[in-house]
Parts: sequence; structure tokens; C-alpha cells
Amino acid sequence: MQSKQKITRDITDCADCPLRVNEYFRTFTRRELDFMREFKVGEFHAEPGTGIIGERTTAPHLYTVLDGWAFRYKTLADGSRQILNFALPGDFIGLQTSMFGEMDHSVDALSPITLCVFPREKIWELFKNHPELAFDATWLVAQEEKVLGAHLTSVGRRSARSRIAFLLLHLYGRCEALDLAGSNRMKVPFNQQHLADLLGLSLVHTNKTLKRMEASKLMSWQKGTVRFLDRDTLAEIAEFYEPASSPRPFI
Amino acid sequence: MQSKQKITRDITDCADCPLRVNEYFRTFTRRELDFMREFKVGEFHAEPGTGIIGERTTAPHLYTVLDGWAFRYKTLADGSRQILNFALPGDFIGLQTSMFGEMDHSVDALSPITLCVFPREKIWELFKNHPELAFDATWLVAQEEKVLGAHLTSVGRRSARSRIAFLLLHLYGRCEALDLAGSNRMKVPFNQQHLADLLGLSLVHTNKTLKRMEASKLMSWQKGTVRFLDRDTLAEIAEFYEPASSPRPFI
DNA sequence: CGCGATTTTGAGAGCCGTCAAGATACGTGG
DNA sequence: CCACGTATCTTGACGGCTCTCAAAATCGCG
Repeated sequence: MQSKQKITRDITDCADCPLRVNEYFRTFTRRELDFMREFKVGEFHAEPGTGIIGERTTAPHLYTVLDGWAFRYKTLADGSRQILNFALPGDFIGLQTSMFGEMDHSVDALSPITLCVFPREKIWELFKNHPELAFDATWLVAQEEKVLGAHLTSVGRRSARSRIAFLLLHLYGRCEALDLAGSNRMKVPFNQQHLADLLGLSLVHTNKTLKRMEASKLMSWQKGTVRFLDRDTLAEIAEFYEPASSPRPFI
Repeated sequence: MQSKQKITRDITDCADCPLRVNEYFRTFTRRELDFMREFKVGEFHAEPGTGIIGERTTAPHLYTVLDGWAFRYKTLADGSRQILNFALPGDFIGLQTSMFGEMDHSVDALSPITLCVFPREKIWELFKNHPELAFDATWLVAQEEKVLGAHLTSVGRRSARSRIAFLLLHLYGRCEALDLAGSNRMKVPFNQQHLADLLGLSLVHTNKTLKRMEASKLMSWQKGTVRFLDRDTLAEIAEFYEPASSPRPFI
């Protein structure tokens, strides 16, 4: 499960962090930058399908996604899987181990992914000496909670069609902010099974609904690229409201 | 909507906080206690059914539940409602306003409820001067995220029967820790409509499933009291695993 | 005792799940 | 450049879990 993973010390300096060139993220002070450079102990690369952290395990590390996609999920006894959310660049992974000692879900790489690695025990130092970063950490967790609430609402109360529309619009918003999408086009590394497992649907029904949405010229999904053909109607179907974007912190 | 609310200054001193007698919560240092007494600006009482914070609104206050139940929910255009979670004593309400400026869900009182009131703008002081409390705040948000993930998994992948079993066992665990339940009995302030709205089910189907579970002697629910008649089987149906309880912080 | 809220029950429909199988895409080796 | 195996996507048939509609029964409370 961890065969294709490797931690490397051949890392990008936080000062040259490729994420920071994006105005989506807030800027660091010099002092914060110095701390982060010390906090970061390495980088971690994983290929699609490999596990990053396992449910009910503990890990000595925390991660920030530097590049690529991952997904967080829970597995039930009958083998079915509920995907909780996708993790994109800037997202934090594994804070649960710092808070509760172990994860209550797993995280796998969805695309080739690069993670910044931080030692778990130093999280306390962050809280103690860098209240701004501590605030950011809380912000990130709260953001994650918000997204889970949105997904819960989708799965609990929306139709298959509406769930799909909502999720794709949601992802488009996130990707757009990261310059990973634009002009109503978005490259996605997941397949229909992932989509079904996130939306609480079966693969077959997901596929049929998707086909119907393509037939009605709402969207298309080919070769890993999603195109929005009628975003207004999709937003209406999904009851999706563009969230006001505030400058996003990250760690 | 806010008719039955009132903020009173006739408050319980944090030093005499009734929650702290419970060993479930971690203890405060003297310094933390002093801060909390100053941080807390009042108490707030609400009757069942009244709104505490509304979706898409901002509030100048943060709250901790001191006594009673509340519930967090989202409303869709067709009037349907998705309850995200219940809030019990010790739970934090309204941190989203501090993080994002406004709430993405509403919070209503479920039972008569008393809340400790904190001014939103002083949250920063907490982060700056009391890293332990900041850590606790993050802990609480992470805990909330964890619960939402569990509910999402229920709604996405479990049968009606299993969802009900899981939720009741989950609530029993929380109530037991607060000395609000024991001996397989738990008083609950919600009705079947609330249950349905949390589980992503219709009222009718929730009722029928509940009746069937009572008929098979798994549990009973009468006059606001839930009794577990066969907790082992319920746990099996729900795939519910007793979470390892770590000392819980609160603010 | 009466009225609104909540719970129950029945009937029928439909969205979505499961099963099965074929089609297509993709990477690998010959 | 083609053969082939695997992963992914599609489609059809059928069943069932859950939904909606409707109405009756019960509870709660003034």
C-alpha cells in the first residue's frame, strides 16, 4: 500500500513555495516563513491509488498538499466506501492525528501528489509561538467542516442530478481559485466511481445521470476534462451559490 | 424568531462552571480561568424552536452551550431541511462567523437552552495569549468535522435502520459522557421529524423503521426517552465502534 | 374538552440499487 | 503497429428501499 511512496529531502524551499504566488493565499511574514522552513522536514510523493494515511492509524506526520489531488474516505464492512472530500493544493491532511491520536478516515492519492511533511509533535510549537498560524490552522479545519456540511446536505436532501451539479460547481470554484480551472473547463483526476462514492450513489446510477445531463447539454466529461455548457442552469439545479471568497490561509 | 431570547447578566461565574465538575472536560489553569471570566460577557437563554443564529447572517457573538440542546441545519429552496448535528453542553456555536464573516447554516434551540456568550472580536486575543485555549478551539472544530464525516457516511452508505442505530448510539455516547444518559436510557428533546432531517430520510419512513426496530426489541422510544434493549445488535447493525474517549477540552 | 403537534398506518409510485454484459479506453509486451 | 488484459464506462432489465400522498390515531396542553 505504501510501495510507491517516498520521502525526499530534495525539497522546495518555503520561500519559493509555488502556492504563494497565487493571490488566493495570504502572505507570510518573514518570521512565519522562517518558522515554516524549519517546521517542514521534507516532501512526500505518492502515485495515484496509494495510501497516505490509513483509518485507525496514527502517523508521526502532518501534511499540506503542495501539488495534486488526494481524497479522504471511510470504508464500511461490506466494502462500500464513502468519500468525505477531495484534498487540493493548500489543504491540510492529518491534523486529526495531532488532535485525537489517530485518524477516523483514510487518505489516498488521487493523482500524482506532492505533500509537504511536518512533524506532528511540533504542532504545539506552532500554537505557542505563532498565533496567526494557529488561527490559520483553525480556519482550515473550519473550512473543511463547512464543506462536509455542504456534502452532507447534498447527500441527505438532493437528487442525483442535483448532487452532481453541486459537486462539480463546488470543485470548479476551488480549482478556479487555484488556477487549475477556467473558461468553464476543469481537469479532474477522479473517475465515476469516486464521484459515486462521494455522492452516496451507485456507480451505475451516477453514470446514467451523467449521461442524461450531457444529453441535455448541461455539461460534458471527456478524457478527464469537465466542461460546463450551461452553468446558470446547473447552479439552479444545484441550488449552488457562489461563496464569497476571502483570502485563504494555509500552512 | 428571536422573540423568546434574552441575554442576561445574571450569569454563572466560570469558576463555578457546572460543566467543569464533569471529569469529561479538562481542567483550566488559574490563568485560563481568569481569561475566560473576562471573555464571557453574558448568558443567553432560548426556548425550543427559537433561532440562535441564522444562515447567511453574521453575529457579534460566539457561544458555548452551557445547558440544553441545539441543532445546526441548512434549509433548501423547497423547504426541506438537513440537520448537520446536534449541539450539546460544551459544544461551541458560531465560530464560523469569526472565521468567515457569516454562518453557512442556522442554529436553533431544540430544548430550553443556556449559552455562554463571548464577543467575537476577542477570539483573536484568545489565540494570541492563550495557545492552550486556541488548541482547544481547534480541537473542538476538528471534533465537529469528525462527527459530520460520520453522519455523511451514514447518510451516504447506510440503510435507514442502520442510520438510526448509528445516530442513537452516537448520541448515547455523547450524553453518557455528560452524565445525561446511563443504564441504556437517554432523554432526548427531538422528535421524529428532527431525526428524519438529520438522517436524510422522510418522516414516514423514519417512523416505520423505528416501529420495526421496536418490534424486533432492539430499542424503544417513548415520551422523549430512548431505551436500548439490545445494544450489541444495534452496534452491529450500525457498525458502530465505541470511540476511545480522550479528555475533552472546551471553551 | 378541544385543538394543534406529533405519531402511525396504508397505498401506490419512483428514484435509485443490483445484477449482468457489452463497449471503450489504455497501458504493456510482442 | 498490433494483440491482449485490465480498468473504466455504458446500457438494459428488474427489484426494492424510500418517497409522497392521505388520513386516522394519539399526545400535549390550556
